Amino acid sequence: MGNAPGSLESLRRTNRLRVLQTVQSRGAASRADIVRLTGLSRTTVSSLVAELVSESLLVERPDQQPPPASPNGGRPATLLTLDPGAGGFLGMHFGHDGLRVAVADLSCTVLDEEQRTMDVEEHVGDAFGHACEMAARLLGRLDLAVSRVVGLGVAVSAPVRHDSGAIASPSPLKGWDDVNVAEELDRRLGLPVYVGNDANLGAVAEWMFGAGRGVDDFVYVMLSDGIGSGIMLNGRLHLGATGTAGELGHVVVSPYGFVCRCGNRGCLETVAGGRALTAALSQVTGPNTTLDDVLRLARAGDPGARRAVQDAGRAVGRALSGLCTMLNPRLIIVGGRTGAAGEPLLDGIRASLAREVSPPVNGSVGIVPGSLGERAEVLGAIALAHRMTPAAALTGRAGGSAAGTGTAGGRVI
Amino acid sequence: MGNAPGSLESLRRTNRLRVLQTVQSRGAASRADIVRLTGLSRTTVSSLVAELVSESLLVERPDQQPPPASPNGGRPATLLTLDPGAGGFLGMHFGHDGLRVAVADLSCTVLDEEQRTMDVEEHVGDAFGHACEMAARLLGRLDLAVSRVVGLGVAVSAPVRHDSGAIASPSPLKGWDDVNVAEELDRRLGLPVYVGNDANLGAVAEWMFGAGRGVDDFVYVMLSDGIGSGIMLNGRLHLGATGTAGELGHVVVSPYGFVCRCGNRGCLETVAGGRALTAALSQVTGPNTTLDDVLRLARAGDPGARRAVQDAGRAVGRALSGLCTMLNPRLIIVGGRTGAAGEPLLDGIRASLAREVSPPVNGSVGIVPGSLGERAEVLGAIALAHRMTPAAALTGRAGGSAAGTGTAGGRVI
DNA sequence: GGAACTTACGCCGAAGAACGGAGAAAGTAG
DNA sequence: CTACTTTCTCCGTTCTTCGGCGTAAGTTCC
Repeated sequence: MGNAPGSLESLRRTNRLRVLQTVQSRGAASRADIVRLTGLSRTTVSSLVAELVSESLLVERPDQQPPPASPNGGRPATLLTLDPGAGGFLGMHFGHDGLRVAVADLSCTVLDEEQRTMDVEEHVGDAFGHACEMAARLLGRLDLAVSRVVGLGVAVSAPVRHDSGAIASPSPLKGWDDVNVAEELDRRLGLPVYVGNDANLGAVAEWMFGAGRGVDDFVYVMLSDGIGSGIMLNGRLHLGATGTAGELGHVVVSPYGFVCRCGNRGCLETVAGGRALTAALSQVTGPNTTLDDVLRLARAGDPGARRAVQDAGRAVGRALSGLCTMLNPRLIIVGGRTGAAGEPLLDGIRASLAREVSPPVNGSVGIVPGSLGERAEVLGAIALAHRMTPAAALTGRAGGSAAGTGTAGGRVI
Repeated sequence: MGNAPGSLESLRRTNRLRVLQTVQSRGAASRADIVRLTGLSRTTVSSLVAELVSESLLVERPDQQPPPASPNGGRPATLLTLDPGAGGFLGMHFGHDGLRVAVADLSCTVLDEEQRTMDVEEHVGDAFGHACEMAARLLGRLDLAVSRVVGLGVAVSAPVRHDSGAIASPSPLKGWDDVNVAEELDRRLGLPVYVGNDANLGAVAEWMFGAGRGVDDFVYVMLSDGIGSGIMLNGRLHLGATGTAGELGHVVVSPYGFVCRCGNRGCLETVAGGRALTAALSQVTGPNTTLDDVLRLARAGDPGARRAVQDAGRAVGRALSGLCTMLNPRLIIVGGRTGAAGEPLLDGIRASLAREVSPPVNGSVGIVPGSLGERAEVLGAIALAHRMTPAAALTGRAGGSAAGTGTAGGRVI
């Protein structure tokens, strides 16, 4: 068979893929654009495009906007785009207090999304049911058959085991211990499913769509009730030996502090997690204060709330300082609900880093807020499906994504 | 030109390289072996091998050992090896108290090496001069012309700037601030020079030849007078945004401890560096104790020395704990002179990690001593030259590695 | 409105690369 | 000496990319 890398057929497959990726990354491109971007010859591109069009992976868009209308005349290019009917990606996010579903086309442009608040922890089965309903509704609105969806990405607010794809136990999502999300959703939808941790996928999302575009080494910090992070190195997500890298919430910052649910003492989460923030303010605001209350107060300028947020930032900075010294990242992106608190938080982080990281390294790392807000995780789930899919499903098209796909579809990023 | 990836010529170049790498990794291989290992067809391999032999990159070794002598007869294979005369790599290491030079053939087998103790810091120029002399002597013994050396790797016990390749300033090597090692050695030898930090190259060496073989995510910790580390992630060395990643010695472990030369306070180096170890024992052993004295005592079983070493290990473990939680590496390799202290040191590290890293993550990381000892850095330098070279020098052979090579040869790994 | 120009695109034959079949080479087993 | 096995090379076929040339479809200038 000609599957071996190094064969002629594999060369053509590679070039097909490069054409597809070029179109995908630009949204729309003419054959001439593709020539310029790939370095392939006009005639090769022409032939590859013809093939792809005949397989209805690409479509011509004669109507489309005039591409800047070439400087001094010439025949206008006919733009090509991915065939919207050729398929799409689904993304889901299961968080502590709700779920979110989104649909994107093959070029990862989000077409529609839905959000729903519910108690995800109590009723695992219901959560899956609702997510599937929402997905079906979205696909219906877009007139896209389920069988055309080439992949489903799922973000879960819990560590995902590298080997099995199951949720680690004990999990921060109560009731989700050892649940195999990939198998479950594959069974219900018959799609290849890819599961990832929410902080990791937030990092991927910021890298593809947000504040991390064009940056290949950064750390995405997700501050909400829990604290997690995603580490992007050399343009790849770093998962670690067992797939649980990035557990920023369990970096020790206070060796004789509170005992943490992980069994250690003084983890960052006990100092800067949601519970710590509300506890810090509880003498002022009462025992039933929620994290969102604290954040609302801080945004409104309440000095106590701002102080609490800033102190949390300081602790986060201490937890990050060793990592910055060791990894020397270009950027730290701060997201999550607490992350939206903005300047007081970022100032706290910057202050700690300035104290504990050597000046040249500290000077080379930027601290910025994430730009995707609460949507980061779903978008990351879609990006995950996108990154796991292309080679197999867009080029080979061997069998059917229709029947079964086996259970083995599930893999972490 | 046919340089573009995706062209036919590039395909052939790729396949040539695969053939070369196959021979290289096995030391010797027949054409039939190459067929089995690469998946290319017999006839393609035959043609590629003929080409490579005619360029005297490969040689036939009809004499060579009988390859297990095929199970039931058949024409015996003629083995191929890299042509020993085709070239080689040079490696150099400039440490605080001496330098080391080694020569390897194209398959990275070390053929010969020399070591010399001297004050590298005082006389920078002399250090270069001696290194070049040693290199010339080694090449002479092996009857290898300088013009056949395809690359020179250099390990320096100081941070190397990512952009310029110059030594960072202030540098732990006195007198080396802003020295551009690559330019200097290129000028003297007319070779492509690649410069790297010693801890980083130690990591590369352990990965290629030592305790890190087959492991793609590990941290190499180098404990000597100074403390550094090299971080191998996904089979690539992680350098960071400005090329100074891995500065383990400047991770803060004691916020109100001694001020460090980097300007911060309580860096690991102030607690576990050579000076800290000797100071800890100075009341017992006198003011002129050296690091090697302490290590000798510890090896001999002196309780005080062992205690000091173990405490240093504890501090190292604290500095590493956050990194382990965040990166979840598979392995930590401990090298350097203090690293040779063995169990008391490793026990200290393990104790701290057990305290500060969550059990599942802690359980998945191994702590082992390096297996290359004082040779790690030179070997890493050779590995660096090897990794930076192949595609250009072994396949293209366009111009001359003879004249000039310009100054642009110098690049970090 | 028409000529000149520019750019985009497709067809054709050429050059190059890998592959499969047939056959020669070089051993072992009986 | 014969049968057998494995290695390796030569030849013709197939596949892919590439450059040249011709055509299509606009803009600019007069």
